Amino acid sequence: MSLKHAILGFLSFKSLTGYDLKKAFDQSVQHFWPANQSQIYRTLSGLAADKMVDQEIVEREERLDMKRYHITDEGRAELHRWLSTPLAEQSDRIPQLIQVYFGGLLSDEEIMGILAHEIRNAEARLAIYRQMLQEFGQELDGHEQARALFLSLTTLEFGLRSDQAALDWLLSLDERIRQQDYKIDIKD
Amino acid sequence: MSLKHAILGFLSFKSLTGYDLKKAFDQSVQHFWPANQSQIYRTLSGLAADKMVDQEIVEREERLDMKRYHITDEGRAELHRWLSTPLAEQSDRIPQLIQVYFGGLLSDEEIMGILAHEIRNAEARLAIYRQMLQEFGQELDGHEQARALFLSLTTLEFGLRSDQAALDWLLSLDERIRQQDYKIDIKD
DNA sequence: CTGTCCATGTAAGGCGTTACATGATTGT
DNA sequence: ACAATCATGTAACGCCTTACATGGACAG
Repeated sequence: MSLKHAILGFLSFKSLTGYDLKKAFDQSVQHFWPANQSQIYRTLSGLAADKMVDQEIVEREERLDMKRYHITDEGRAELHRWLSTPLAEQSDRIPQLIQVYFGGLLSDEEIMGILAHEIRNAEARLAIYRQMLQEFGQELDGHEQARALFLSLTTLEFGLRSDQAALDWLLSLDERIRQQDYKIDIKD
Repeated sequence: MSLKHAILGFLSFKSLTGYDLKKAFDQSVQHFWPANQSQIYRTLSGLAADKMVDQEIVEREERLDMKRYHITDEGRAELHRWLSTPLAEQSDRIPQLIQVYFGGLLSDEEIMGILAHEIRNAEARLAIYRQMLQEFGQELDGHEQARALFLSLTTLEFGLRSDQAALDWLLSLDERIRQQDYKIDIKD
């Protein structure tokens, strides 16, 4: 379970509230690890029960109490252990490929409608990755934590490359359907 | 929920038992939609309750009864509806990217250990896809259902392309860490 | 005689989503 | 006046995984 570890990761930089964590996720790893609010709060309770984090209750006159979470030594140790341990292979479920797999049941127009939708989505994601890299990539030069920042940013490169690969496939598939040219490309 | 629809997809070709379905998954869509046994049986019960499939009880002297499932007209209609409807975007969770994102907390050796593991996995998957395409790709020529077969096989191309993109990224990342060359490539 | 294949399920638990609930402060 | 932001949670439901349970047939 990586949500736990992603939370520990953020808390290793800085102590945060559940609300802050939600923002941190949305602004950074959301494209490969979306986290919703209720899940974050539940996981934080679990981490506190496991002594991976400490809860600091911040009282604020007038407003409701706030809980700030701090990573413990045990939490840091667990984070490091997890980060440095190779993960078991997990295949993601890609429902779009089920649609293509059984595409024999659809007309050309229907399949191409599906493909057009996926093409638009892939292009939109590519635009977002490009924009984010443009935005944050400049901070790299002469940054005192260049290595750490680089490693965070390179996850966007992964997004770029894999969505580009998906887009290439979609376009090539669309073209072959259009041409009724049912051949497989194996490029080594 | 696509498991339901993948099951309907297989049943649209041929009536099968739960056991047969498990084998069908393992031999075809397993790389982008793994399904385990208990899940298949439960989903089949649900589909039967929804009148998407009919249960035929096959009695066999000596051996236990067998249940063979047949898709209904309603099931076919639902399958067609789902196959032809664009899906909402869903971002997959990629725990490996969390490891890289927080890689600043690891040593070069530790990160490269993780990368080496992922490189081996990607290469193994590529080999499997190549072998499957070699094996089944030849059936395409002059096949009476060339279009349907092509659409099924092209999902392997997707696997090939996306794992190749992942592998390229892993190798490039490994090289940049080795060189301590923390720069981002944007290739448009 | 041991293991693998055929064949069907139940139980329990984890992870994730959506909806619901509350309430003050800040910006338009 | 109304919406968005700050801030924290609960409840219910769905999907998936793992482990458990049963039992005959067949191959080495």
